[in-house]
Amino acid sequence: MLRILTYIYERLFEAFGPRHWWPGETPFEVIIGAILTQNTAWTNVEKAIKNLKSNNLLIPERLKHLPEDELAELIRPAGYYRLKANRLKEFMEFLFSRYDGDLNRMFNQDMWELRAELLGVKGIGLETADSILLYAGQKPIFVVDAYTRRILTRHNIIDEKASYTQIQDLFMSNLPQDVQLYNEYHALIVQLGKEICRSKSKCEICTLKRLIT
DNA sequence: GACCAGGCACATC
DNA sequence: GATGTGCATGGT
Repeated sequence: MLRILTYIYERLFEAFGPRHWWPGETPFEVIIGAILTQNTAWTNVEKAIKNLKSNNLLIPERLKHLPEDELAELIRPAGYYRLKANRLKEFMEFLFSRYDGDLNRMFNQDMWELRAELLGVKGIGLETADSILLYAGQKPIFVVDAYTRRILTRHNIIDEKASYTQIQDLFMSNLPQDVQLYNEYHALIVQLGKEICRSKSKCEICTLKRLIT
């Protein structure tokens, strides 16, 4: 399994090069983006982030004091805007009540402890929690997403009904626990998914399949 | 106009 | 534990 995971990584890296993820200037911006991009195209999230940034709201203390309905209007382009405004507020509530609004303090927490805490916040599930840990906190945890599952199942590397945790464990127990590697690997998978695996029919002849067969 | 996008919570069986 | 549904905008 190590061999195939390594092989896929190398082929993807050759094909796409370093991705320089996550697209966000600060850890706080990365967290906001992680919540906004849930089941949503990144191009839509960019518009929402831009709105927040132009209002100087990508600062914990500022966002905390913004009314939820005003926040909802600003993030409208990202879709599910009322739901996501609430989720962002839920996170802010957690950040300030648990860590006094200090992201450095939050990320100073043990990775698995923090992961459990994040999963306790309404609106933060497995992928969002792991994205926050890896891309905002530089913690060595592997992020599994729809593309990861789709690509691995279509190429018969995992079973259809493999759980998030099983897939994550597949990567983490077979690869070194390395932040840069996990960062790059997930980003490369998303790139492959975006460019090639949009439809099932296309994926059957997609680049990855040609590369690994 | 249908279909999809870097999920998640909640209801129901 | 598995399966179904609501949430919503913008691009193809």
